[in-house]
Amino acid sequence: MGVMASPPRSSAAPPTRPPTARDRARAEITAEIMTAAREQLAEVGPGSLSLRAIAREVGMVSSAIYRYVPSRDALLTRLIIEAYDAIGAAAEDAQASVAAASAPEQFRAVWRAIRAWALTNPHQYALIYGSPVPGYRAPVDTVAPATRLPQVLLNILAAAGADGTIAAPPVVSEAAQRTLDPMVESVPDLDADRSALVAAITTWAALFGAISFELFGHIHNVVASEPESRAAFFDAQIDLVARLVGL
Amino acid sequence: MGVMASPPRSSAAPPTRPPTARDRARAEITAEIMTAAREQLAEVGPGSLSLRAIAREVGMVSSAIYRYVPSRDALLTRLIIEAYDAIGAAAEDAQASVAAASAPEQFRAVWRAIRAWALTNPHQYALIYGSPVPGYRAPVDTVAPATRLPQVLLNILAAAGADGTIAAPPVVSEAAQRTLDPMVESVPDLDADRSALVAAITTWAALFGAISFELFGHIHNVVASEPESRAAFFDAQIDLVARLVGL
DNA sequence: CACAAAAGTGAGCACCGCTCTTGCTTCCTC
DNA sequence: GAGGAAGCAAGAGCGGTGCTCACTTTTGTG
Repeated sequence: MGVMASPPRSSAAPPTRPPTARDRARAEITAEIMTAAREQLAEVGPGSLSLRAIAREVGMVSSAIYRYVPSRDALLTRLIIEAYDAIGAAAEDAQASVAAASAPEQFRAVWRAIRAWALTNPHQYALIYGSPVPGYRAPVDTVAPATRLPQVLLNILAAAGADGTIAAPPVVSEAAQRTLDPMVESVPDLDADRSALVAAITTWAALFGAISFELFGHIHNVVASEPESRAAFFDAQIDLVARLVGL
Repeated sequence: MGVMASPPRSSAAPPTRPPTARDRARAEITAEIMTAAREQLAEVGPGSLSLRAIAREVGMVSSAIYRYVPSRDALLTRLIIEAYDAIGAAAEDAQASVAAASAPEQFRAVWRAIRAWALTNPHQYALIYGSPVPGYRAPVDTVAPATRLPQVLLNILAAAGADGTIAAPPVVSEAAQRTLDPMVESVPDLDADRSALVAAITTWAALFGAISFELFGHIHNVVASEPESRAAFFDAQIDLVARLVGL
């Protein structure tokens, strides 16, 4: 506890110490817990996720789970990070698979992939884009994974802006442009003009609104419920919203 | 239990029987319960809403609450209906207060009012536009109140379409237009063309996406967090999205 | 006034998150 | 290699939840 009491090697930096058998067991059990947690999340949703049920599933007594997970909220945080990473990866993959296509086509492909991911992982989607769980406050660890998806969209728009694909860049008020100060400061190489950024964020929120409406039942009895209808409707929404950024 | 066993007056239809003292007491206590529920919802959010806590607040033993509310889910349904009505009324009031203004100005006023309501009632907002609560399925009673808000928007757009205010009506694919069959059938006097309807629904989802993003923290560190900045940013989003419907 | 319906009570069930004590095993360090 | 520290599993337990049930009390009415 005293100042300079601890030798350097015992401090926070782990000098590639070989993993012991216990370490491997711990990693394995932790993975088992996370798998069970993912399964339960997929079945019952975030609100009903139960540490006790997870413990039962991995054959543990309920209190033992706390050796691996500090709390239910911490588990949820892990799942949130996983979900952000998964949806971000889905967007990145979609973009990579059409990297040669035009910007509007990339935009469409990426948003279709995002919607597809949301439809196949509704509870994970709700976890990150639904209402925050009761007393939950997003820790810092989630911001980096949460950035992956919007980054893909920004990349597409930036490329389109650079090669002149964007026809009519939108115009927004000076006041609205100034509101992006925190973003422009935190993202180093952000040379897009701010009107385009406001429009980009608007499309981002708009299409997540569309996905949320579909997933949360707000277009029930409004849009035909067959999968093809829903897909066609979302395609139309993509095209409409794409105009906001001039695509 | 036998067929024709019960005399007509005892059947389901209440023939304007004057309310007894007990009826009034029941209505009063029910109102007390709903008030306590609203307060608790505003404080802790839908997920943590507790019947026992509500019972404590109104000075009841926990089991007595079930004489007035059949279950927690039923209470939530009531609160959902109230929330739909409240946000719908906010939209209607805003529209009524600017009924003489132009369609774009009405559009702005209504959406500003919706956002304002959401900011002052975040938990009620999350209740209806966030992720649905765990095992919850929206009963039929909620659809009518849920219609009030979109109806306001449709009215504005229909009026703008009728008097020629809408400059460039958007075009969407035939396939997307056909997806609106259920809506056109269920809403009797809906003479808007379907492209405009698709665009209208898109703006609807888009701006709720914007509000949800703000409320659920997705533009944290992106848009400056001062209330005036957020308002200016939302105004810009309104204007951008309004173009989708040609306003 | 008597009686039935409604309202209120308290115990109890099964579940939850989480804590703490108690043994046991594994690992690290002399 | 021995000893001690650290990690791990187990079980009991606390206070909370939704909800049910048998029971008593209140209350309106024929």
